[in-house]
Amino acid sequence: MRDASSKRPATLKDVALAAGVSTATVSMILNRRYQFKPELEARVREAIVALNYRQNPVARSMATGLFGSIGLVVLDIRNPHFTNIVHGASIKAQEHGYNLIVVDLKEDVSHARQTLDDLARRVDGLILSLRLPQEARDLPLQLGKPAVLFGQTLHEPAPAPLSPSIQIRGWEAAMLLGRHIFEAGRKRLTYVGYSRSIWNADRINALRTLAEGAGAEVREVSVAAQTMEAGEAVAASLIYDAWRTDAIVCYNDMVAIGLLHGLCALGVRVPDDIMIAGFDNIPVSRYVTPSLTTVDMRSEDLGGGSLERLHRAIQSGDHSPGVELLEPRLVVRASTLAQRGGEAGAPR
Amino acid sequence: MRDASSKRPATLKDVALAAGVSTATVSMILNRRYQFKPELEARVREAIVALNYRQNPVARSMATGLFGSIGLVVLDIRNPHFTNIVHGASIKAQEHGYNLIVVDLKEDVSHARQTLDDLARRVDGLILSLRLPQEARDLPLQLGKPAVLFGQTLHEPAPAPLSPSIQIRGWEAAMLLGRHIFEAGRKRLTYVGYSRSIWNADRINALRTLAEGAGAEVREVSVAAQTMEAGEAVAASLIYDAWRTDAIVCYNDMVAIGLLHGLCALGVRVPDDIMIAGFDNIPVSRYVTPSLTTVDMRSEDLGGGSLERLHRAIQSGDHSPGVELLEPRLVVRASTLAQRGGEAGAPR
DNA sequence: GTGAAAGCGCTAACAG
DNA sequence: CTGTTAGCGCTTTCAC
Repeated sequence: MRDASSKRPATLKDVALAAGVSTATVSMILNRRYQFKPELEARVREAIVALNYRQNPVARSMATGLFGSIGLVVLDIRNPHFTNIVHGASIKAQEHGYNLIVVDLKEDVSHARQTLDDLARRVDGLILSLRLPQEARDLPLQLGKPAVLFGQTLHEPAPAPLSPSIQIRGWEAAMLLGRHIFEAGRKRLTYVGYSRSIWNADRINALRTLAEGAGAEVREVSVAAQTMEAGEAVAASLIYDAWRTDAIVCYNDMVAIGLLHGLCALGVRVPDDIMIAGFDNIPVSRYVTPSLTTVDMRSEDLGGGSLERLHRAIQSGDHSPGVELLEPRLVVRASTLAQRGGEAGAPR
Repeated sequence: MRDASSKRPATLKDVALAAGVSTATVSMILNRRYQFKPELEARVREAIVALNYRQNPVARSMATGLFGSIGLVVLDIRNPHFTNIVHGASIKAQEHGYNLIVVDLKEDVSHARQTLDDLARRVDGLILSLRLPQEARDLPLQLGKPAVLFGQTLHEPAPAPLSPSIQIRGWEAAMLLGRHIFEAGRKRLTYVGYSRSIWNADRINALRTLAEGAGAEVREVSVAAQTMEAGEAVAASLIYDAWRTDAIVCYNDMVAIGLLHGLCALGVRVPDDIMIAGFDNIPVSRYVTPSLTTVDMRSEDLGGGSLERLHRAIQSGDHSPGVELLEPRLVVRASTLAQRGGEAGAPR
């Protein structure tokens, strides 16, 4: 089957042999430790090329304890928010010469511990979502690996994470959205939340706080998944009831887009009858019709920032669990742009 | 800096020492080679727990040459098509106990070779896009690693890839779409292609072939990137000219969604004035307004199938470069339904 | 400057 | 069944 003699990748020893030097010399030349006799170095490099030698990264890691790669664990790669985080991190990883290893949990946190356990021993550091269970979040520390967490800040004083983190103020994000909607004169806001998220309470509290000042009301509805399907599925129930909502804020843009589609199919005019908004500012949110108002949760910066922070931790050993804050940005689009005092309420 | 005594992870030797046996015994117990004296095994397992020992995967790989993980290289993780491929592969990877390592090239193929070189030596096999340059595609073979390629079939007889592949008939996909559109009576079809893709020619040829039979015309336009932005940007130029197109097929759903948005903003009625369709059937294509007709390119099956095929290659050593074909599926939605609204065709 | 040799942590013959 | 031992490929003191 396989021609062993020609297929077996050349090793350091092969190179050393071919060049008539010791393996140590070759290794040092490769790692540029000293200045070598030009003649010698040339001979070695020649052998390297001739044998098509490349370093075996596993053996190297084994000897040095370093890997040149960092691990990024996301909850669901299909969520564009996470996809953008990956992208942001990937760019910075390339800049700093790391190999980014992405692992997708597929929203199933039950195997997180084992996954992390294994991953942690193949990388120089980890980037994790704050939404992971505590035990998973702390695992890298136990293994002595630096980690950086990313995600939303809880407004309520929460136990500070043990690792450095890049956070974005979830409360502020909800405030931006709520303020915008109540200023537009809407009085009956529905929040479509995702019950499994720890940030739900924060959001709803922010909206309620604002509603009080605006003489408006807020109700909460839950979807079982943060998907477009789930958003669409809940559409009918939001308008065929007596509550007569005139504005809806969704857990994220995916839910909002699904809901938007569902409402339009039911003949609801957005934003005139009902305003809709989401969170994350995923790329497609601009391209649905009407385009979706949202809060930019800085996905790419979250990923890029995490990588940068981790890089510093690895380089300088600075593992202080400081929090770096990113500001959410309101992105107003057509789905919440209606005439003030326009007739509110669902048709039919 | 680091407290070595408490931080250093326990090794096999530590466990063996604590249990009063040899490292070989512990290793074999861990890998379930034989049946051991229950008493002995219990003692060893106790020590493992007591010391919180876990295997070092790097050392293990070093000794065995196995990694328990497979590498998946995608061109652009932000493209939902690829995201779904990752997802499909990730599910199967979990099923078979592999660790999926995802690497995003960010559409920059120039560093592909180096990336692959490194990745190939850390995994048991690779899954690669057919769109990678030849030299990158063949690299795993040179390193003696099994690989599986995924992507579209070229209609023109092309050099068969050296590795097994899961392909989907691009020509057929275009035929499905073209037939549907010409049967609806459209005569002036614009194909918005992505020039950097090797599949462009195939698509346009398929459409032209059909057009002949239908007494219709086809023109080709190119966008520089396969993004929604690019699709939107080209909108005006497609209608403010004398060609009076009445149907547009885009390189993929992202371009189509951007274009759709752009056209709607310009007051074009879709599908009545112009029909629009894309390729891929990305999740959001169902949720734009009007929902988008597309061809399902079986992203998830592409990823899942590749993983399965690779698994077989690893297990049974069957590296025969066979081609496994997937059938594209036409998904008709509102954007090409001139007569009546609603959705025909089976999404997923 | 350069080479010899001792590991890194684990597995896999081979003995016993 | 269980222990001894020789590596896997590379890095890194430590002498020469």
